[in-house]
Amino acid sequence: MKKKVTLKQLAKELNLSISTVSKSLKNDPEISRKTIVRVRELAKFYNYKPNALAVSLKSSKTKTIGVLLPEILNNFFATALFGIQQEAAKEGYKIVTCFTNESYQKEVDYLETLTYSSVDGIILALSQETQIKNKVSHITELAQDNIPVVLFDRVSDTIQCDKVIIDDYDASKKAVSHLLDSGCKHILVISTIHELSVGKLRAEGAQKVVTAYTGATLSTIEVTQEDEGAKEITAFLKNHKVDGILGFDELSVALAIHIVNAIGKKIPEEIAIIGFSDSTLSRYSSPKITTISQHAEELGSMATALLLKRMNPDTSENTPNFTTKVVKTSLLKRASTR
Amino acid sequence: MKKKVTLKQLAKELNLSISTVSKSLKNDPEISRKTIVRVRELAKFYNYKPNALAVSLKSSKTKTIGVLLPEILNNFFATALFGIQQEAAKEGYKIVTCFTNESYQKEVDYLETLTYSSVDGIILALSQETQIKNKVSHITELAQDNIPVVLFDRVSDTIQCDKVIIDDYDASKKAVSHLLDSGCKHILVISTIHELSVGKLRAEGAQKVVTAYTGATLSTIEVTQEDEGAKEITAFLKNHKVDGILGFDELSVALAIHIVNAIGKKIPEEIAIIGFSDSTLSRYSSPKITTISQHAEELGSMATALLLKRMNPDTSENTPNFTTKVVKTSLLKRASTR
DNA sequence: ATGAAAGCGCTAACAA
DNA sequence: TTGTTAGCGCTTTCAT
Repeated sequence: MKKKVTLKQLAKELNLSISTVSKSLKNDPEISRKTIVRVRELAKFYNYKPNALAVSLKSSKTKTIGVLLPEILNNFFATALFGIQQEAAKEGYKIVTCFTNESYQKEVDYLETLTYSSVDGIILALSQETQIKNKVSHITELAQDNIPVVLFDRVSDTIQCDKVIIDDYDASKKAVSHLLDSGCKHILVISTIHELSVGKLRAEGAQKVVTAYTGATLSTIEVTQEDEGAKEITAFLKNHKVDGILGFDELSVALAIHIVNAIGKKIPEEIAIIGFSDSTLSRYSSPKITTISQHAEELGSMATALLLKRMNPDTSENTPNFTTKVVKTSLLKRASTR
Repeated sequence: MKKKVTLKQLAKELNLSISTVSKSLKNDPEISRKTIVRVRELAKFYNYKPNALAVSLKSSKTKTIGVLLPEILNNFFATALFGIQQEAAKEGYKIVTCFTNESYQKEVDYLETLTYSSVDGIILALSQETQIKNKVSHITELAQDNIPVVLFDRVSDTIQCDKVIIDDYDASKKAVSHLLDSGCKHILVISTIHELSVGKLRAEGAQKVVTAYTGATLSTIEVTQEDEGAKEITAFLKNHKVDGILGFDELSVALAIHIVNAIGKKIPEEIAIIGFSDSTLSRYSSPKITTISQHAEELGSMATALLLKRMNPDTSENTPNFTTKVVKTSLLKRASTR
C-alpha cells in the first residue's frame, strides 16, 4: 500500500526541516537554488501532493463550490450544472452538488451541510417551495458566515446577492410575438411553473403582447398534476379554437407536443408550438420544435464566474456592488411554427 | 459578521478545558451529567458545529464521494447521478461531481484532483476514450492509495473492484425477441456506442437472437457523426425493407424516431421502434416509445451503497470479495411496438 | 470528573 | 540560508 507522502517524510529523508521543504516547493527565493532542486526532485520522485485538507484548514479555503439545484432530471438544470462544473474546473475548483427536489426543507438542510463542510461559496436556484413560501432567511444568513452566494434563474428580490437570470419577460414577449406574427390568433399558454418567479414573468410578458394586439385571446392552463393537466389541455383544445401554443417549461412543451399529435392536429399548420425548453424532445420531434434558447450552460458559467470573482476579489479594486446579469435569450426558429 | 464558534471559545466561556468540552459533546460517560448539560446548552445557543475540515484532517475521512461521469446531458447519467446523490445524503455523504466529456485525459486529471482533495471513495463510469484505449492504470492505482472505487455501467474487466451493471446482453435479446415476436422480420440496429463495453454486449445479444431465428436479417448502422449517421439511416430505410428498429442509446433512438417520422412511415405499423433510453423523448413521442428500462437511479444508488459498505466495513465480518451486481432491466411496453 | 499535551499536515512569522 | 515555533480545530491518550 502506497502511503501518501508528507512534508515531514521528505524533510527527514533530506535532512532538512519541514519549513525548508515547504518553502522549497514554493520556490521561495530565500532558499538556495541547490536545496530547492534537491527537494523538488525528491518530491517529484514520490509524487508528493500537499494534503488538501491540511491546506484548507490552514487557509480556511477549500476550493470547493456548493451547488444546490431544484432538480437534475431536467435539461435546463443539467445543462447549467455542466456549465458550472466546467467553469469551476478552469480555476481549480470542485463542485459539491445537491438536489432539493423542489423542497424547502431539503434546501435548508443541504445548505447547512454545505456551509458546515466549508464550501467557499454557493450557487443556487431556489426550490419551488421556497419561492412559494418566500422564506429565504436560510440564504440571507449566509452573508453572516461570509459565504458568498450567487443565485441563478430562480431568484428572489428579498435576497441581496449576485444573480444571473434570463430575460423571461422579454423572452415570453418574443415567443408570443412570433406566434402572432406568423398568423396565430388564438394562443394557449401552458405552464407548470406558475408559482415560480420565472413563470410569473413569462406570464406577464405573454399577456402584455396579447393585450397590445386587439382581438387576440390569451388563454392559460396551469398544470399542477400531469395526468389532470393532460386531460384539461385535451378538453380545451377540443372545445376552443387554438392555433398556437406556448409552453413555459419542459413538461408543458412535452404535453403540448404529445396532445396535439394525439388529437391529430397538424403542426404547425393547424397548431403552432413554441417552447422554453431545448430538450432532446424539442430537437428530435417531427417537426422540430421552435424554442426560446435559455443558454443554460452560459447561465451556469456566468454564475460561476461571478462567484469566483466574489470569492477572490481583485485587491486593487474595492468590493463591487451586487449585480444582476441578464442573459439574453434567443429564438431558435424551427419547424413547429410558421 | 458571525464567526464560527470553536471548541476553544466554548471552553473559555465555560471555564473548562477544550478536551472536556469535546468529550461532553460526545456524551462521554466519564464527564459528569451536569457538565455535559452545561456544555450542550451553550453549544446549542451558539449553534456550534464542529469544523469539518479539522475533523477530516484528524480522521482522514471527508465524508465525500467523488463521482466521475462521461456526460451529464444524457438522461441515463443524470438519473444515475440523482440516485447517487440521494443515497449518499442518507448516510451524510456529499458528492463532488466531474464530467469527463468522454475524454481519457480529463478522466485522469479529474481523478487526480478528486483523490488529492481527499474523497473517501469514487464512483465512476468509464469515458468512451478510456474504454477504447483500455488504459486503466489511473484507476487501478487508486487501490494503492486505499481509495475504494465502484464502477458502474461502463466497466472494465481489467479493473478489480465492485461493479454495478445492467444485463446488457440479455436486455438486448429481450428487445429483439420482442420485435420478432410481434412480427418484425427485418430489424435494424442503430448504435452510437459500438466502441463501448455496453454497446458491444448489446450487439452480441441482438445478434444471438437473430441468428437463432432463421431467415431474419440483422443490419447494424454504427453512427459516429450525427449528420452523416442520419443520412445513412435515411438511405438505408429507403433502400431496404426494415420493419423494426432497435436503438442502443439515447441519440440512436432520437435519430430513429425522427427519421422514421420524416420519411412518413407509420409507427409501429410499418416500422416498430424500441430503445434503450427512457428520455422525455421516448415518453412524449407519438406514439410513446417502447423502452428497455435501465433503472438508472437504482444503478446509482446501488453503486453508492456498495461504496459506502466498502468504505465503512462491518468490523464483525472480514472484507468481502469484490462483487458485480447486475441490475435486471425490464421491458416497458408502449405504443411504438406491436 | 477534568485537563494537559501530542498530533493530523501544513504555513508563516520569527530566530538563528 | 535554514530552522524553530506556534497555530489552524479537533480527537484522544494519558495524567491528575
